[in-house]
Amino acid sequence: MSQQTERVNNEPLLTELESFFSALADRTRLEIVLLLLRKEGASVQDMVKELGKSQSLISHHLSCLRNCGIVKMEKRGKFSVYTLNGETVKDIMRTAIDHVGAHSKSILACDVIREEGS
Amino acid sequence: MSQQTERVNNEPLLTELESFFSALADRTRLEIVLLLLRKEGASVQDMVKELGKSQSLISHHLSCLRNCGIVKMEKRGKFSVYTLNGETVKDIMRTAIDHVGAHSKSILACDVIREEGS
DNA sequence: GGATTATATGAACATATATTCATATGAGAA
DNA sequence: TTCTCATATGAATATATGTTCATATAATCC
Repeated sequence: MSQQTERVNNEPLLTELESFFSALADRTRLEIVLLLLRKEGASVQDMVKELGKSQSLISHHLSCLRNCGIVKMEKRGKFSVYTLNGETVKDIMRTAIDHVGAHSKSILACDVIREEGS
Repeated sequence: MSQQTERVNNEPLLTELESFFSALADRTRLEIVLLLLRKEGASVQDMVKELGKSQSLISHHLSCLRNCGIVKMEKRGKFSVYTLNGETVKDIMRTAIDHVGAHSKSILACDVIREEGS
């Protein structure tokens, strides 16, 4: 019970953070986010051309990023123009880029991505 | 070719960011990180008791967090004491908590975590 | 020494998820 | 209207990954 009181109720926060970081934990979605970090505003076709992936794939991932509050979308004629959703996302990306720069060796060996050599 | 030159070579950065965010994209690992955000330094047994999960599970996840440069470990007798690895991790966590707080509705509907209602 | 405690890790399995394919919607052009 | 172009999305599949179980290592205590 004392253990229980000391334990913080993080249920909704945990779900939100898991969702948020999951959205950033994919190579294709990261490519999209980095692209939007360079150029403010891009259509689906822009991303298809720049990233060399299928329109279906890009749209699926944009749907994920949009639902997770990482990008926002604005209809312009028949185009959908996507931008990063606010400064916090940019802050996190910049800080994360700094962090991995300072720890690249250990991170590249991380077994979430690939098993260490046999 | 002009397309090629405009395209930034992000290969290692992408792999590192994917690895980093993947490490944070799991509920159990987030529980560990949030715990270490509250109390500086915790042994595996501390986490087992506080989080109510098996020792094996905690150790597996700590291995991941350690490899990805999110936590660091210090042997103290037969205990392994874990702490967050630097201020950048704390910054990212705090900014992410702010962000999801400002977007909780859309994030809770994110289909990375669960399908939207039929 | 043996026993106990603390931690790490390999293997197996069940589930989650990224990608592809097919197709639907919707806007603008002819 | 009909024909493209731009985008979104459901279904299917292959792969990735979280969890459990069993066990190994290593330190401390008796």
